[in-house]
Amino acid sequence: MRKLTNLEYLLLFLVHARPASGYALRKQFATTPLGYYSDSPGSIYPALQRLKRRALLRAAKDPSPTGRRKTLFSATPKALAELRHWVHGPVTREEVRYDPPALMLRFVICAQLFGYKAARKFLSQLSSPVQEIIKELETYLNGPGKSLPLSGRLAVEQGLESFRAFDAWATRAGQELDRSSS
Amino acid sequence: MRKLTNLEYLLLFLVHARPASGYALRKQFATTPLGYYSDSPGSIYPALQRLKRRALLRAAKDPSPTGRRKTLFSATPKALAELRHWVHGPVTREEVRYDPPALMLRFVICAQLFGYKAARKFLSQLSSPVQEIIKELETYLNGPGKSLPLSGRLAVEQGLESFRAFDAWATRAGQELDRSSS
DNA sequence: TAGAGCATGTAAGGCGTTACATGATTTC
DNA sequence: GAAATCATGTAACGCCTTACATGCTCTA
Repeated sequence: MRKLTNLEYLLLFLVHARPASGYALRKQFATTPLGYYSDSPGSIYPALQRLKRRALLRAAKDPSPTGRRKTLFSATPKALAELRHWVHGPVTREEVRYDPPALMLRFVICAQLFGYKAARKFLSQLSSPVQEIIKELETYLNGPGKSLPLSGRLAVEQGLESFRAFDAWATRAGQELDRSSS
Repeated sequence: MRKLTNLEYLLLFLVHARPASGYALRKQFATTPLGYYSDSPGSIYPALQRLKRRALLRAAKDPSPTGRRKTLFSATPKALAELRHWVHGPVTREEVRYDPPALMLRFVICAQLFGYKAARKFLSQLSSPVQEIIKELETYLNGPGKSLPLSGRLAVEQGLESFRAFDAWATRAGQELDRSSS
């Protein structure tokens, strides 16, 4: 069974939180930073169909007051299981390096579905791979990267700084979670 | 004519700087942060073929001392024109939002091929779209985002802080370019 | 002579992007 | 009556990912 995409996990989460139609989900994407994860109907409608085929979502004709046809999607128990499994998986260096948006999704879903302690644990899991990446880039800059032209060095430093910022955010986020739960 | 991918631009640049075989390029990806842009032979070899079909690269059998077969790629004049056109294009909010790696590539290529002044100009072009995104996220947080749960707010703030860090980097990079050219 | 590294590919499958297509229903 | 918006899709295309396949050449 193939892994789900970020968009699919997000849809699962949104629909689990509140059953919705494809159109309503699209609007949510269009009016919030969630839009980062999707742009077009060409990605979201097929994604919903795939989730339905997997029995993670159920589709129901909406008996809405107005005569408009609408398909309401709701989450099956399998959906919650899938989300739980996803957010509880380990945080790898690869994911931190190549897919930070997935981390943000996992963090939010973790916090919303499983509460403060789970979210706190998730954040603490980030630290080690982030540090690894930072060390890896620093080592490169102090070694073979010595011969880089200025622009190349600056580009690598941009990466470095973005991970440092991420680390600082994770620390602060942990503190805010602690504060808010006391 | 379709736009090229980040990987294709990068290959164009590397080969322009120094003719190389696919294998040599792969090794470069494997041993430097350039690896971010490519992982597998399954992406780089086909990319080289596509560039050859477009007459941006030329392939030559290498008469190397050792008997090993090797295909040396070198850049055609069209390649340099393509790179010039790419790096001189405008920096859009969309690109900043969804494809920072493309910005880094453009910056390095710009600096290497067209020098200090071009790179300086490129950096100054970044400021406005970055500020727009920052304002957009701040506005969201101070408006509809008020009702977000803590984890959601923190996630949006992560995005915000990453763009602030990017902005700070751009400023510093500009200063370092100035210093180094005096 | 066995294995590691050199060197180049192909094949299947899948998702996202872009564009197109359709029709119903409010609203002006 | 026209236009905006509600609402849901399909089709082509292309790239990436993963896995597989092939053979040569140094080195131990």
